[in-house]
Amino acid sequence: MENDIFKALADPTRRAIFEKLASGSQNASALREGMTISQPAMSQHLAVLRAAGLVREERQGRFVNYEVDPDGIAHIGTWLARYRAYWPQRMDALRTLLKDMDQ
Amino acid sequence: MENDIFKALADPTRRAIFEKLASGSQNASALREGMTISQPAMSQHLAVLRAAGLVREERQGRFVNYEVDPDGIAHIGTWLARYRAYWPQRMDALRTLLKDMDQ
DNA sequence: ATTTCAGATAAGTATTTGCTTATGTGTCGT
DNA sequence: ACGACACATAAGCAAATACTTATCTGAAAT
Repeated sequence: MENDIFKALADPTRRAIFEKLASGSQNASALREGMTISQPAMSQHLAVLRAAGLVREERQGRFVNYEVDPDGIAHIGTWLARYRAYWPQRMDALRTLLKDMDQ
Repeated sequence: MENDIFKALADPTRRAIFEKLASGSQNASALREGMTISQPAMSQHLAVLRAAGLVREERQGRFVNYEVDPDGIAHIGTWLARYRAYWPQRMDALRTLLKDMDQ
C-alpha cells in the first residue's frame, strides 16, 4: 500500500493530475483539459492513483467524478512522521498547518 | 528535484535503506548487513537517494558514511502541506510532532 | 611498494512502466 | 431502438529501471 502510494506519485503526470484534483474534484474529461494527454492514458493514471488510495471515484451517470482521498494523504503524513527526528527546526508550512487544525 | 525525491522513494529497497539510515548513520557496507543486496546495487541506490537530496555522504578514510539529509524530509513536508485541505481531522502523529517542536 | 579493502562506475540484461491504437461497456439524448 | 458520449480495458511497444558481473579508483595496512 505504502509502495503503491510512492510508485503512484513517482510519475510527474500523475502528480499533476493529483494536484488538479486537490483544487476541486473533476471528472476524467475535465481533468484532461490543458494537459496533452490521451483519454486512455488519463484513465490508466486515474486507476493507479485510485489503487494507491490517493484518489476515489464517484459514478455520476455516464461521468465519473474523481476527488482526493484524504486517506492517501494521511498515509504519507504518518510515513513522514516516522522521520520526525530529522525534520528541520523551521518547517513553517507544517507548523502553521497543525496550528490551524487545533482550532 | 521533487521528481527525484518521489522517484527515489518509489523503490522499496531504497525506502528500506533510507529507513535504516534514519535510525543512525552508517557506511555502505554496514547498510548491506541483513539485506541480501550486492555491493554495486547498494552503491547505486545510495547514489539515487543522494541525488534526490534525501541522504548525504561524508568521506571517512576509505569508508563513506551516509546519513539522512533533513532537506529531503523538508521537501516532502512542504509538498504535503499543499494538500492541507484534505488532511483528515485526526492526524495525531503529526499533531504531537509539531507540538513537540514548539517547545 | 604492494596488497587489501571500501566503494564507484561500466556495460549488459530482464522487468517494469507509460504510452499508443483498437475495442469494449454502460449511460444519456433523441 | 439508435447513435453519441464518457470511460475502461486489451494488446503491443519503446523507454526507463533495477539488477547482474566485471573493472576501476583511492585509501589503509603491512
